Amino acid sequence: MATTEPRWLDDGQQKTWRAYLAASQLLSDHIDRQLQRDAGMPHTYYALLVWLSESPERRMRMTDLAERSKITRSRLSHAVARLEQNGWVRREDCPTDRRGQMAVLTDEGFAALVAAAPGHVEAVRGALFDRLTQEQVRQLGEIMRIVAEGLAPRGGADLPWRR
Amino acid sequence: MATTEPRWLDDGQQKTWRAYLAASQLLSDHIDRQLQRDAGMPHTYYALLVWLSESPERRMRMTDLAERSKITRSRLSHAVARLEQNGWVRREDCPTDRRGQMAVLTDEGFAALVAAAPGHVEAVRGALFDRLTQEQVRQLGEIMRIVAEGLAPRGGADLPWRR
DNA sequence: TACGACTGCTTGAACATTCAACGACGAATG
DNA sequence: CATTCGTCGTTGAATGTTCAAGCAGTCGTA
Repeated sequence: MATTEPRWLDDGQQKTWRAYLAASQLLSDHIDRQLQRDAGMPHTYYALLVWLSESPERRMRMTDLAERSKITRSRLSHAVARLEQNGWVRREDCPTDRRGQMAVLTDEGFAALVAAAPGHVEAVRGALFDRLTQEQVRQLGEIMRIVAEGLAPRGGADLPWRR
Repeated sequence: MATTEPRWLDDGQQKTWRAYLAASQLLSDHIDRQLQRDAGMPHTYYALLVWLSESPERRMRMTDLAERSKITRSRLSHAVARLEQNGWVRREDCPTDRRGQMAVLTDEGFAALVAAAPGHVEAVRGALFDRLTQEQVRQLGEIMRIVAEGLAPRGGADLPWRR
């Protein structure tokens, strides 16, 4: 009987987990507040503009954009609706798939991005990179890549094998 | 004229930042979904129960709880209202400060926590600790402590000096 | 004690996110 | 071609979060 006792976190893991929770909470609040104040949008929305700006013709299929941003299609749909109201993004029908929509970064959107970028970078730097050694930046990158890969829907993350 | 060109992120920093964004987004979604499904509450709320459960007499002043959890008092107020409806937390007047309120973990709340804990730990482990070496766990802890300290309202984080 | 400034906590409205359900189209199968 | 199933993207309702404002109690100071 007895479902086996769960493997609790050891002391080091516990401390790391709590430090992570505190730091990530504080960091995302910090970044969000800065962007909201100086650019009138939360970081999630800013990130969408960045992805679009780097994409050929500054446009991307909704699903691709959602996947890159690691957000749900639903969330993206709402987000783009808002960005559209601000005139920063425009929707266009996809020429090759009649179900599809393209999110297109407008000139106004690009301008908003350009205006917001310096303050944003400064915030990220001040909170993160200015405080870490180069070696720590490397370590953090490595760790986060492992975590992200493990959770990516693609990678066949967990398991024996599904099905 | 010309405000000086912002110090952009170098390539390594850029990659680390994007990996961090992806990983933290995926991780918090993963954890939230697991808890929402199995315990009927988001992680933020779960964390509140944890703090209370570890506190003497399972109670804490609202402001202290907010500070520990790194959330705003407003957010805590709403959260406790919801936890109170679930019967997991109860409010009591603070005996020493008539403005104050204590959040008290009820027996039901404690039971909910006990029930949720194993699944939660398993989720955290599976997504994070099972994938990292001991050394990486140490590194991550160190890095996150630095970030958290830098952003703590206490530390007098930024600046010349206020006032 | 009276005053002003500050702290503790709450409130409601605006905004963002999740979740389940849906309509429309595409692709595979017979 | 007809069926069936999967994908694309959206919607609305429920839920959570932010922000600015507010009331009530406390503290410092004269």
